[in-house]
Amino acid sequence: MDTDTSAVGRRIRRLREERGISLSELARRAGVGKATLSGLENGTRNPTLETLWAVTAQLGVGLAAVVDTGPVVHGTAVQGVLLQAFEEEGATYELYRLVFPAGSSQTSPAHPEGVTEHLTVFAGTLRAGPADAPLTAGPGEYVTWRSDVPHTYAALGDHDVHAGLLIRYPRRGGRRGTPDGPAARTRDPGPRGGGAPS
Amino acid sequence: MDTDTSAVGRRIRRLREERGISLSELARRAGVGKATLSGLENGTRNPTLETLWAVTAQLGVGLAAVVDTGPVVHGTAVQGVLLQAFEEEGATYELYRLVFPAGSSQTSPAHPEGVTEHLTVFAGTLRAGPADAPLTAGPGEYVTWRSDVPHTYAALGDHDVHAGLLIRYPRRGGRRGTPDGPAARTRDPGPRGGGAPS
DNA sequence: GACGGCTGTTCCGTTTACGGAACGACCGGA
DNA sequence: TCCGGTCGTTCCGTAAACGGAACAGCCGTC
Repeated sequence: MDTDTSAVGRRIRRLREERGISLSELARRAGVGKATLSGLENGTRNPTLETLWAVTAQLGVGLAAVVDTGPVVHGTAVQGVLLQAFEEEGATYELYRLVFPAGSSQTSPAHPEGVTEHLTVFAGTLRAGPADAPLTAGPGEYVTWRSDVPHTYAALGDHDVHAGLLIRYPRRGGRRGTPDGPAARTRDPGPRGGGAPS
Repeated sequence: MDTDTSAVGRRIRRLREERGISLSELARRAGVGKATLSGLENGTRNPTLETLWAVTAQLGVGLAAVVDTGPVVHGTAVQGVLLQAFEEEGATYELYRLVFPAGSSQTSPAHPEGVTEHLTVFAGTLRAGPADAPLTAGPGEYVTWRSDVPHTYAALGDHDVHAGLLIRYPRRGGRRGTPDGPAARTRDPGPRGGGAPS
C-alpha cells in the first residue's frame, strides 16, 4: 500500500478535475489557502486532518475515499483489512474483510466478555466458531458466535475463502442487549459479532 | 457524521487498547513522540497525515478505518454511507451502512440484470426486498434479493433501523456464479446482494 | 497592446504540530 | 521505604503547515 502523501494528493486532484472546478475555486469553497491546496495536490506538504477533511467534504467524498486502506496481516493464516469501525448504541463495531488461504486454519484466543462475531462468507467454504463447536458456512452463508471463548477458523475447500466479519464490542460496563444465547448459530444470527480474527 | 478530530482519536485509542499495548509503546513503535500520540488520542491536536499513517500502520489498520466516511445521502428516506468498494472475482461489491428513520419507507427502481442486494439488520425491524414480495428482518437477520426489479425498504418499528448493505454488481458480460434462484430469501442467502438503495 | 479576470505556483510571516525531556502517578521487588 | 520500571500528561524549542499576498502565465475583450 501507499505510504506517501503524494498518492492522496493525486487522488484529490483527480476528484477536483473530474468535477471541473479549479484549484482556486476548491480552495475558496473549502476555506483553505490556495497555497495549502496546491502543496497538498503536488505532494509537497504533509496535510493536516482538518485540511483533508475540509477539502474532501467539498469534493463530496469521505476522507476514506482518498486514503489507502492498509492491508493488514492478522494472525497466522488470515489476511484481514479493517474496513470500518463505528459506534452505535453502546457498542463499537468493527468491520473486516478477510481472506483465508485455501486449506489454512487458525485459532484465536478468547476475547472479553460480551464480544461477538458475525461472519458472512463471500466465496469458498469456511468452518468457524467456538473451538469446541465450529459451524460450516458456504458462499452467502452466515455464522455468529460469542467469542469470549477460544475460536477457530478453517478454510475447508481447495480455494481461498473470502468473508466479511463484523465484530461487536459492548461498551465497557454496559452489557445491554445480547441476552445469553447459544454459543454459535447460523441463519438466525443476533446482531452481535465479536472476537477479533487475530 | 463526525467532522472533528476527536472521533479519530477515540478510535485510535480503542484500537490500541484492544491490542493491549500502551501509549508509550505504540508511540515508540510508530516512531512518533508520546506527546504527539497523547494529543492525538485526546483530540487536542490536529494530526498530520504522516502521523496518522505511522500510527495506524502500527495498529495494523488502514487509515480509512479511523477516519469518517463521507456522508452520502441516498434516496428519499435512507441515509447511507459507502464504507468500501472492492472488486472480487469478476464482480464489484459496494458495502454501505444505512439508517432508515423510524416509520420511513422508500421504493427504488430496478437495477441492471444480475445485480443483487445483501442486507443485514443491526437494529430495528426492516421490511425489504422486491416490491411485490418483500421480507421482514429483525436485528441480526439477513435478507437477500435480486434487484433487477423495483424494490422497497420500510422501517417497521418505532425506532430507526440500522443496517449493512452489500451490493454485488456482476462484471459486465460476466454473469458467473449466481444461478437463478428465488427472487428473495432470508437465512440462506446467496453471496450476492444487489440494487442500490437510492 | 494594455487591460481585467482567471489559472496554478511561490514567497513569507504566523500559527501550530512535532519529538525530546521532564513530570507526577502507579506498581512490584528488594 | 526506597528504588527501577512503567504508565500517560505537560512543558518547550524547533520544524513545518497554515493562509494571505504577490507572482507569472494564459485568455478574451476593448
